Amino acid sequence: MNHTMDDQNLAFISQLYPDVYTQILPQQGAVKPPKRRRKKSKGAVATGDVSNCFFRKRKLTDEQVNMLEMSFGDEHKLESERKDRLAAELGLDPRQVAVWFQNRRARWKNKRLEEEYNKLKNSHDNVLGDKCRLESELLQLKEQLYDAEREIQRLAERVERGSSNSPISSSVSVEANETAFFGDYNVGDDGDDYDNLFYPVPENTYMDGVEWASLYI
DNA sequence: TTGTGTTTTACGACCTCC
DNA sequence: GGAGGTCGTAAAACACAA
Repeated sequence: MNHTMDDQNLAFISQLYPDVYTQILPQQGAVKPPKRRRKKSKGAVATGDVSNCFFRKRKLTDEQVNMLEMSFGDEHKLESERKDRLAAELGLDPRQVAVWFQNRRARWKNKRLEEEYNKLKNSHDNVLGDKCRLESELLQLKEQLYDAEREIQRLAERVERGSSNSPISSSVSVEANETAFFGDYNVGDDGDDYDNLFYPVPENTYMDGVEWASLYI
């Protein structure tokens, strides 16, 4: 077999053109080699093993990367015609161009996912902020409601005290004793009991609740 | 200098489409 | 069935703090 000889020649070539021959790969159209297991060749470079050194990975040059980036910017997919053209222009193996595009697509996808994640996180944070604000608003409103109820209760008690000295309002005092809150009055379905809820007000005299209450505070 | 984390290059396995 | 895609990962290259 002249395999070793070929390897040595290829290694020599790869050393002569390090920017071009980063790795010896099967050329397109050549007989497809059997699937290789992953090479565990960490020591190849360090040991200076000539038969392995041309397998070492080389970074693409800036120019190559720029060209590939431009091409990727135009179109993320790589048809075989474009792949061959790029490979020829850049002095790379078509397989390298294909691999570069695969990796570039993966990076692009990761970046896109990261951006989407950040967007979702921001909107989640905003919703949390809104929730927090609404909860504190609710708390304030509950406090206001509580104060209002206390105030109403206090007024009711004052009314009650006032009415106990007033003979004309005995019916109201009875109702007030049954409930602590105006809104809780039980009135008959026909509304007849409303007659007993209010102090007598002169005919044709308009008076709202506040005015009415102020008379007795 | 060296240990360690990140990025880049390359590959195998598997999947889809024509 | 082959070409080309994704996904997961190995390993080289690189960056950088200690």
